[in-house]
Amino acid sequence: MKTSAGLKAEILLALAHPNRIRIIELLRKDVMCNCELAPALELEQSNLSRHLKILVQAGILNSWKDGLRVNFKVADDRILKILDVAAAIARRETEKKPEALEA
Amino acid sequence: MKTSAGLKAEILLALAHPNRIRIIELLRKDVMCNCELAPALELEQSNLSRHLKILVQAGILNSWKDGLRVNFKVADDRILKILDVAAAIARRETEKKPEALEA
DNA sequence: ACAGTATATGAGTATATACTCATATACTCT
DNA sequence: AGAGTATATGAGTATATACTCATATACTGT
Repeated sequence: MKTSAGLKAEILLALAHPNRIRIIELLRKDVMCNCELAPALELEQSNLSRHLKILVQAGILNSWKDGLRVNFKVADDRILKILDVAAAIARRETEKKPEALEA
Repeated sequence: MKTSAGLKAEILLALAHPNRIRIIELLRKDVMCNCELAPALELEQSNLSRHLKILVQAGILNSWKDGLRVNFKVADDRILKILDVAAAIARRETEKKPEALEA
């Protein structure tokens, strides 16, 4: 059995990686395959493949075969909302910590 | 400089742990301190302290001293929305994979 | 100042993750 | 069947994370 917190953590952990977030942002509008994503993101094919697997297993992306290719799309628009909220919070944080504040 | 995806990932990574999610769920209604959270969650004080630090640094919780105690509250209600969406997606996923499906 | 309580942190360990290179698998077209 | 293309995976490595125990720090009340 898995706790409710554990299930939520699995989804969020799958989301919580810069490259996976970049993948999702690219898929915001278009359906794409590994072979199109790899050059766009400048990621190694095998590395990208593993990231995509993690996202699909978490239910964040849907995938289907089309001949040789495997296409991906965002499974649920609310995923994009999560990223927007994360961006808003990150923005507030960077305001609060003005990094190089002189003494 | 940090990428936009990197900043979002930091927030989500801070959220993406079962115990940290349990902390946030407990703080959904009440302001609490480490000393109240520890027994409620059955976490070691030092371990809890580190989780709380991660959440505060990410801007997910606010904290303030009150004598000996340090109190915590959720910094932004949209954090709770993120958890709700994660729960919804997790629910859909567990439906799709009926675990012990007979052959 | 002292005993007591709340929180933070150093050090060590076990485990998980991302990444790369090489190779295997799956499919297409001639 | 054979060459070519897209994706997946095994193995190795480097790094990050969560956790525990012990100890340090910060504050309270007598």
